Amino acid sequence: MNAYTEIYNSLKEFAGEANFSLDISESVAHGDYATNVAFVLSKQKGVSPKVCADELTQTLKEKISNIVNDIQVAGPGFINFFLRDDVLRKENESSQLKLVTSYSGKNILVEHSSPNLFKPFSVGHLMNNIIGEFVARAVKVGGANVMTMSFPSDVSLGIAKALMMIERDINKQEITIDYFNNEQEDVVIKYLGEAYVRGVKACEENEQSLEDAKKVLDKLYKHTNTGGIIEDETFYQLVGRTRIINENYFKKVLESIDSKIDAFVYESEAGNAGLEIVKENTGEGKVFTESEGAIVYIPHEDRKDINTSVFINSQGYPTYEAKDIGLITIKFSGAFGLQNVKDFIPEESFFITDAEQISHFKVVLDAASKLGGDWPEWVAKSHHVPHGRMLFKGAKMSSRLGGVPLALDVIGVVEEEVRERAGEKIAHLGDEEKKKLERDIALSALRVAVLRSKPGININFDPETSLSFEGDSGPYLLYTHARCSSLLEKGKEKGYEPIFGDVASLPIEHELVAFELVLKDAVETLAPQKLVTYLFKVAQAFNSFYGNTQIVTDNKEESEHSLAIVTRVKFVLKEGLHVLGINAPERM
RNA sequence: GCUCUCGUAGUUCAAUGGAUAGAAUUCAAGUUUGCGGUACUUGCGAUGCAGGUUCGAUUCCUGCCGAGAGCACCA
Repeated sequence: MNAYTEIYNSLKEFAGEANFSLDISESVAHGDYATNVAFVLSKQKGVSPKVCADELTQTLKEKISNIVNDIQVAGPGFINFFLRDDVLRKENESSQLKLVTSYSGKNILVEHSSPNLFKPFSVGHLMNNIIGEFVARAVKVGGANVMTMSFPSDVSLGIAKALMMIERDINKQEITIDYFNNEQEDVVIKYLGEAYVRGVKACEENEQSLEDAKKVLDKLYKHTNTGGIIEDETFYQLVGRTRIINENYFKKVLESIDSKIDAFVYESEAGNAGLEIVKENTGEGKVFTESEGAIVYIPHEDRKDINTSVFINSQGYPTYEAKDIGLITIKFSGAFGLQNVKDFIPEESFFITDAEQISHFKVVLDAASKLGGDWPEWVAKSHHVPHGRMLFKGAKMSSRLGGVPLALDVIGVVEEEVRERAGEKIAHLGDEEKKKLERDIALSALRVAVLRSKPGININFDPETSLSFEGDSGPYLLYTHARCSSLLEKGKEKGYEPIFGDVASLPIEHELVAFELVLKDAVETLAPQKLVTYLFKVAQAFNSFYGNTQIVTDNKEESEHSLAIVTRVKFVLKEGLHVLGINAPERM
């Protein structure tokens, strides 16, 4: 049992059912932990918080003298706990993370980074990936059995427009279907992306193209709805082949930003499932209603925050709403058929999307909760995590990135920035190592820029200012981590071991002891900004310590104590950054 | 119009109803004959407005002002 739990339990004996808190103190003067229990109890007892706190402190001092050095009453009635140095050190010696959280032992599904096939990976996806990767890693470090899932869009008017252009090319004999089997992947990807743009443009320019695209969409729906009955052999092959190419490309992009998706569920699959469920539940006294040829859901009039929405359109196709109904069934019935993860039944399901979809999911979940059977339970287990947008400022970004910026282009701009600043220092590295390092640093800058704020708000992004590499930034944390590595290296050369000595504790040690608690809180509330703020505090406290203390000297005992601190700092940074999706290199 | 977010230093962001509202950046002044200066130290500077709830409000409630997003066959 750690010191926090021991203190908490002994407070609970006094507080009983009352709701109190035991927090990490904000400053050294306030000790390591602080509680407001006296405020809570003073009401029941009818005495002032201060008197109540004094009484409590007397009893507590005897009871937990084995872990606290001092207990002080401060301000209007706060009780501050100061840990004993030996307790502090014992906790800072740990180099293993064993968090017990509300996720521990549970199967948890995290859906994020859902691509639109044919459309390249944009900054919108990058934003989604940064939040999603955090959620996935957070619940994992919280002890969950995690699976990540992506929900690619494979049936939409946009995709039909692209397929229409490809069909035209085939008819004009400019390419053949074999092109997709034989040509190099990056060439094909380029072609597919251009087909999408050409298709959209063609439909803007003339009505006939739009009509054609709708016919292709019809064909696409028939194809997917019937499970691929071959009506048009070429079209069937085209759809299948382009899907695989786009999916592989998507996986490659994810890999290049240190992210991984375990399973795919296609929108077409979910559409089929949703269509059936919605139809079964349409009619008098049922959940869905026919209206103007479409099938809609009309929320209860108490729900002023959501509106009537179409689930099946008048052509009989499922809309995004019905597809999400279908997706919920697929998720909870463990029907990831082909992905060899059949027995994975999630106990919680998180899905990450842009904040503009908040009301959409409110409607879907409200409708789903009315479906009876397992549905209310599934809805209770479904958690929408909305995120804001990445907005761009600054000349460099806007000149390089017209229109909708691509994720890899944004990363490229940041990598350029890295080269400009670190050019000479990393000149001695091999090409491959240099590339990897530039990518790590660029990603750390981007991920921290996003994750230092609450999810859900827009991020203002300017690589020249807001994405400074100094101060509160990803590279600053990486740099501090690399500095730790280099110090440990130096200690090793001298033959020193990292061992805490018997000297008065330093501020950095009090900062470090909070790691597990902060991480647990950040994980349970899915609040990356709490972790980021803490990592900055640790890095600053450490750099300050480094600034006025020589770590490795001829004094063995002192050096070994300092090295023990360095070891813990490195561990905290490495593990903390990992949860944020950031790889911390040993050198930079 | 209805609904939902959000208004904190010049700027970008923090703060389970708690103590003197924290950082970074900008600006000003400093630190190294020492291990990585992408560092460290000091200073200037903020809760949109008006009420309410209570021991205590940036946080909760009401109104106003301001910004963004969503509102029927797109995803």
